[in-house]
Amino acid sequence: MESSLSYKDKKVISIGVVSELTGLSERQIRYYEERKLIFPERPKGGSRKYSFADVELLMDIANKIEDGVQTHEIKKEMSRKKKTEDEQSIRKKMIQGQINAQFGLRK
Amino acid sequence: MESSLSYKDKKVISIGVVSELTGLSERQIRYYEERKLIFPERPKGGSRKYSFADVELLMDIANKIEDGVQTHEIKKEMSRKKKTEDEQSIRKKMIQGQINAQFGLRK
DNA sequence: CGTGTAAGGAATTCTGACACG
DNA sequence: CGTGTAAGGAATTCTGACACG
Repeated sequence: MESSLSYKDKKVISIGVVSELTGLSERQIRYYEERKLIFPERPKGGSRKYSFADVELLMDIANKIEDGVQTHEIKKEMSRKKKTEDEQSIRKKMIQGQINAQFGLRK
Repeated sequence: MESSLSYKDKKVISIGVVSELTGLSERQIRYYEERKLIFPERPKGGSRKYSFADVELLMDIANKIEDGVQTHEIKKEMSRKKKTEDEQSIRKKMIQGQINAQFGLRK
């Protein structure tokens, strides 16, 4: 149940390629990081590394910006969504706990 | 049926990251390209870009080299495997053709 | 607020070559 | 054959700042 970090989540893409993939300028990409919307890895040397998931997220962000949504609002939306996901994750764990308690192996 | 080039096949990783991912030196990676075992993309600027599939292939190659197999042999193995895949692909297409001829929609 | 740009520096990558073997 | 390395150059990326608004 580790969902072993697939290729989609490996941070290996440099900003130049991300710029091509998303159509965003490097300036924009760095700015969204400054606003805490995106979190690239920073290996030795200081360069930024992004995942494909980051690229998708950046495209979502770009769409919202185009719709006039401010970075601050986008950040709030993101934390709302994350909260929902976390809660669902907890619910799933609790239900699984119940199942294990009722039907699981006992030593 | 286009199998739309997933993340695994997108050539977006630079040689430094590939080196870290595979444990191979950049020299080795470039040499295997010289021997036609691997084919990175070369965008403007001349830098090499690899996919996750390339990374996996490089690790296979590294294992064979360690076993004392020469690059020339590895290349032959690879073309043998590719040939088999191509033939299977053709067979599948032919069978599908038969199915379509017998049961497919006719105008 | 979000983005462009010029500035100077640091890190990355490239090629061709010499070396060992 | 496969790989290391020093060499010089070109392309990439980084940061902090000024600009517009």
